[in-house]
Amino acid sequence: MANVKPVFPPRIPCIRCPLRRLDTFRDFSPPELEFVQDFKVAELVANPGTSVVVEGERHPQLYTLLSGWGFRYKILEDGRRQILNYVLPGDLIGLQGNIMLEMQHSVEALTKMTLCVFERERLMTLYQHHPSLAYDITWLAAREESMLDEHLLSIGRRSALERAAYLLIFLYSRAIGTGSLSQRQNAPLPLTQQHVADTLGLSLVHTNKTLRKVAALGLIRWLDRGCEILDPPGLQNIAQWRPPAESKRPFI
Amino acid sequence: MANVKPVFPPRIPCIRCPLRRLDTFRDFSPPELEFVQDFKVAELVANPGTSVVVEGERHPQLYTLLSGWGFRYKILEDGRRQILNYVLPGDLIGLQGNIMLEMQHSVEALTKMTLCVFERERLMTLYQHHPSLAYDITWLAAREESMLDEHLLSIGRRSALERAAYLLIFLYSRAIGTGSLSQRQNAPLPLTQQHVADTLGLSLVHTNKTLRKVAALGLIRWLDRGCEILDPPGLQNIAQWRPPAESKRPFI
DNA sequence: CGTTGAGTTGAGGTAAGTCAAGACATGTGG
DNA sequence: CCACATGTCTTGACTTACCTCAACTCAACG
Repeated sequence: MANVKPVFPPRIPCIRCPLRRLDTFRDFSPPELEFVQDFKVAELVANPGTSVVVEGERHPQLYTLLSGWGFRYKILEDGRRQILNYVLPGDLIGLQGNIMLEMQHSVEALTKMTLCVFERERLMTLYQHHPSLAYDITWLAAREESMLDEHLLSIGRRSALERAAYLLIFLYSRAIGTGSLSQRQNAPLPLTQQHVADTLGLSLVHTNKTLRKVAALGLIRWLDRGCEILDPPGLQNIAQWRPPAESKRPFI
Repeated sequence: MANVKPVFPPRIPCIRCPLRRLDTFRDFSPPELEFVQDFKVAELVANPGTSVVVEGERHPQLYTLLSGWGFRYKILEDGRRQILNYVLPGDLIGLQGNIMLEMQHSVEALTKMTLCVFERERLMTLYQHHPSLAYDITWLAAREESMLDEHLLSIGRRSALERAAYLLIFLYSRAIGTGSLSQRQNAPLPLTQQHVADTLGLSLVHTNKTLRKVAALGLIRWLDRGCEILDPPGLQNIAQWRPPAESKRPFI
């Protein structure tokens, strides 16, 4: 983990947390904010391609992604890889490590990521003194479960074209919600076709052919290491999927 | 829901809850037990084939499965069905309904099920006064997530034979842990091949041919509406999967 | 100016889907 | 009791979606 650099003390105080400025996220009450500020022990920067969490290892820490993109994945003994979900700002990383002894999946940075670091030991204190934050953690876990349900439906029952459309519109709508694309107009999703293949459960070659079909329909444009979304409603129609109507969501 | 019958008042007091007798589950402290007893407002019996929870509907209640088997699933507009996971005793049902406005999946009874019914409104009270139970709910959500991760890996990257082996040994080990098979020696998993197909993301015909291969290897025997597990280690080897080493787990 | 990683394309193979028909058990109404 | 319908499992024949192998382009980088 040569490219994972912890930063002490945290540079961004929670009161000036960039996520708090987005409509997507709910506000903390003053005591909650105070607690979270104290709960946060450091910041971490991970460069693209580096692992923040490794399957089979113990993890004494919990993270919230502040900025950047990452993904969770598992691999079989012979190397086959399945990407389980993507991690975007506001997402909690490593909760499973508190429940199981060892992490059951890995997390890798797709772009440069900034993370808030929390100590696992103090999680119980959070549950004891801030029930609303405890409920938020459950909320986040249930939301992750809901996304995984949708992915399962997708891999299990959608065709390659539908799967690709679903993944792209799914990522696009999450990116919009977390301000992860807004820098410039039509900024691309930061993926390679290998990532798409490993998410959809397809081979790289067939993924390429499928993405070219989606592009031929005028719905996307594939760039060097990314995907520009041209027609969100078109993708929704092919995928038979609408983004969930989320009101303000919590984060820690 | 003609076959879903609520029972008031609950017939089984929590202190004599059959799940508490199993090694798999942790004990409640006396105050926890008292709270849960009060939290439980009714019991529900659902016959095979009936729905306890329906995608798209609002759900003011939360359930814990006391006995029997069920499954969670989603369907696409054109009817394609994906089974997401199975529900076994001790599992919480309907948590997502508390987070999202509407349920994002349905739950159907595979065998006759008995459920404990809790009121959603009082969930906040639980979080406020019983942090340990709140943590348990998070624990259950994270465990569900972990199972879904494994299913995704399976559907995305395992071959049909490996997938079938994985599903069967997965269900078998869960069933053993919850005492859902122990009545008689080698009791079968209560599934049809259609359920297996909809879980694995395969067609019914191909599922049948795959299951016959697994049976030809001497690992299972397929009965009328169920699957008898003959060689758990053999299934584990094909699936490249070991059941997680769980110590005592919580339930509500 | 080779090397590397990402994307592209074609040819041929195989796993899985679809269609169709039949066996068998169970249940039901006449 | 029979006649008939229904659900589950089974099998064969054919089609197709996806996979593997292999080669090539192109840009970025030292």
